[in-house]
Amino acid sequence: MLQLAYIRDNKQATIEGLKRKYFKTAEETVNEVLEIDRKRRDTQAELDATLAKSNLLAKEIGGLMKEGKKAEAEAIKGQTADLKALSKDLEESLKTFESSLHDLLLTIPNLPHESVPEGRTPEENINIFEQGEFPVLHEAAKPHWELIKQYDIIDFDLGNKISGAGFPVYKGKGAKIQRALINFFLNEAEAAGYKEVQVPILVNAASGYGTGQLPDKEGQMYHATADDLYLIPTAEVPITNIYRDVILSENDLPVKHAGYTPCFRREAGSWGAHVRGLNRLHQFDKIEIVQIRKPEESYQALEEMVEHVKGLLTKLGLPFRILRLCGGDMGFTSALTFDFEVYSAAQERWLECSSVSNFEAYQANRLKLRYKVDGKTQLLHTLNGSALALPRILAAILENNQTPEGIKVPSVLVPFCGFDTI
RNA sequence: GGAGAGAUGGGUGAGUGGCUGAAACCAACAGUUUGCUAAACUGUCGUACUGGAAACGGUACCGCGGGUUCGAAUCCCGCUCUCUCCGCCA
Repeated sequence: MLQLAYIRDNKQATIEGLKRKYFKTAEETVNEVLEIDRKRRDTQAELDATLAKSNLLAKEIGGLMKEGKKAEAEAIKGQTADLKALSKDLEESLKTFESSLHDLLLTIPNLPHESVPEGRTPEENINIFEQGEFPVLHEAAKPHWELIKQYDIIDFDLGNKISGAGFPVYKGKGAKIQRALINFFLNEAEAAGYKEVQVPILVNAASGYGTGQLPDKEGQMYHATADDLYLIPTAEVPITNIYRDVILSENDLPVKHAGYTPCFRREAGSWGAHVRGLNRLHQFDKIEIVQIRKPEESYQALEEMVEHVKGLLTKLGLPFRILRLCGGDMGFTSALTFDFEVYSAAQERWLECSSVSNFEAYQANRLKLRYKVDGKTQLLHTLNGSALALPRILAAILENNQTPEGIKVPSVLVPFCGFDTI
């Protein structure tokens, strides 16, 4: 969440930033925040003064009791009742102000970086990079949802039977190529300096709030209500939350982690003809990279992560483009996001396969993730990116690499899966 | 699931009503000494809110929430979590 002090000192910039993110009630909400904050501080000042008086009297009484001056002590006791009543009242209203302030702050998205383009819809994202030729497919080329049946490598009907729509069963070479992709991505991440972690895929509500999925995306996560745990929509949640309530020292930085996890998304209300096959799933596999950086280094780190993802797609030989997301299309918690889209030749469509973001101090503020500089504690910046999400990469490989004789496996994967053709 | 124990600062751990935001030790950081390393010595060493240009103050926090009291880490109640043993189990 945004820092109160920042909003106080930069009211106009905050409002303008929120508008660029198409936050509807920018002006109204910021004013409300400042108003409640004012009341809160006044109340706190009054409460502190009251408590200070009480503390002083209590000390006096203590001293008198020791000296055996009971009568004098009793006399002072009489004065404390009013203070006590007053401080109780003040405390109550302070709590009210604090919680409404907190609730309000939770509803405010992060502010966009200055380089974020103006715009509201995905059409207004800016294409900043494109690489690779569109493959020329043979006459009988098919979209991946037909290829997977032809080669019997992914079975949606079986998944439907076991779980429901959007839970595919990978079989034989389909399963092995998944495993190959996971190993390839993890190895690449390790080579780039990311320490591998294996994390829980069910998380508590505090973790959901820490990275901002809650309360914003409550309905997007599967919720195991019996134990009040959420299935993660991305490894970002458990990996970043490793550092919740942590104060790092300067030599711990930078933190770079990579982790493979399944991801679960309810995708309520987002199904249609364009989300056939692997294009959208309730459960999918993803390798996530996460960085925790000093504020002054975070944009350099973002660049580094973009380069890493570029490298993966290049090695897989897939045509892709990079979009700089506009303010209206960016995520709730992000300050700057680059989306990677891979070209899936039979569908003749770009498919989002990675999203790399800098959250600046937004998540860190919720997480209370800080470090010490010159004796002062300061919020860190968090970043993450998919490197990569599997299903759409697999869709593109299947479609782009299909030939009448079979599907060519990218050569970098062959050592991992042990075959070069499906 | 049954029984028991516990939750204090980065760690270990003392503290059963006021002089305790909290002993001691360890770790960490800075300095002194020193051919190097090590050791020794000295100092610093929680977080948040709030007032202040700053210096420096105020308040809160010893798992969480209530209560008793002039005063609570310390007493009472509720909750959560952790650990140990037994049972079950990948």
